[in-house]
Amino acid sequence: MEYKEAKNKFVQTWGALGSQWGINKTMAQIHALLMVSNEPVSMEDIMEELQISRGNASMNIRALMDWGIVYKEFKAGERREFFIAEKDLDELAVKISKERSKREIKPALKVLKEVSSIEANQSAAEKHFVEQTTKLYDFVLKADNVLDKITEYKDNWLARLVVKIMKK
Amino acid sequence: MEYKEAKNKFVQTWGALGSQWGINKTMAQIHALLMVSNEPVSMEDIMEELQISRGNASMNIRALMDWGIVYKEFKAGERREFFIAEKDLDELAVKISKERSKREIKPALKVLKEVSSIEANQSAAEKHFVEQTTKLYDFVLKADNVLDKITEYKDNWLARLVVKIMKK
DNA sequence: ACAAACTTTCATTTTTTTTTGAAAGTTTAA
DNA sequence: TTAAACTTTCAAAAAAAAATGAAAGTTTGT
Repeated sequence: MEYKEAKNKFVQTWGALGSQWGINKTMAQIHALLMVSNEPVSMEDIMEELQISRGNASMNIRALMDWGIVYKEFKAGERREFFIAEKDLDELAVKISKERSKREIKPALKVLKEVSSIEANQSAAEKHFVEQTTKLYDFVLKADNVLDKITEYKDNWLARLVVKIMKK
Repeated sequence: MEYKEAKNKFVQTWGALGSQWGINKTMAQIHALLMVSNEPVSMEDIMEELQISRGNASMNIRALMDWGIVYKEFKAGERREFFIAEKDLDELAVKISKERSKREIKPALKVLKEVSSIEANQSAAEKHFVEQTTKLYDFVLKADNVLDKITEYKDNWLARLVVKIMKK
């Protein structure tokens, strides 16, 4: 396999993975492309390389910047904008998990808290509902906190985590 | 808020969450419904409660069983099949992460290994490509292993330590 | 102030995913 | 073995999501 083929395969694979994780295909592909580029890439180049329209490129680059994992870069003497990806993988993981927590987990927790707080009457069904949703709330809250902890100690997080707990 | 409203809200929310995580809406809703039911639910009831067709119900229940998080249950004297959800949340988390690892992470790792193994020529671009994809391979591999460890040893000391910090 | 060089927006079109429902398949009881 | 009671399958329809592209908007150099 030579470079061009490998690059293409990587971009395709990363794109497919993205769509399984709630990020759209093009967005993930643009990210992949930027990840493996050693220098800033223009919008024109992105369109060309992924064979997508200007509007599509523009909107997805914007979305990537909203996530904080792609940045604009200006080149001296160039009018156009260039883009680069966050390449530090720990940093990338931190940003993605923070963003997903904010967008998805936190709102879900809010609903879980609400629905688990109803006054259950005597029926087994209602009691069970309250019990299950309460458990779920606790579980999701804990999972979200662990994620926080992990990303907080991004370098060597597991070891530090263990050390920290030992001290308790 | 009373029971029926709360139940409906929970099912809707869980469904929306599912689609953000690569599981389709109906599948997640069926799972939600079973999670909060204190007794086995028939396909008829699922169709009725979620207002979906027989085919849709059948296919998504099947998918949930393939994931190992929903089971068939037979009631004495009843011809129909009933369904129950895995309600132990730790068990649920283990099954989901194992399944996603198998379906998504492992195949991605294979591709990463492939593309990072090309012979890079002297160009900076090719060198950078190999370097980035190699880092990515290592990172994803590590993350996958950590997930494995956590789910595999959830009953032993390491997990207990982790659980401890979760409770914090 | 103007126009060239870009980027963004969004109504429309295209593609992808999900759902439907009727026909085919299966199981059980008599 | 038959038929009733159920479940599964899958081609077609519907719905949802993503992509297009032309017009509108913005920035910069002269």
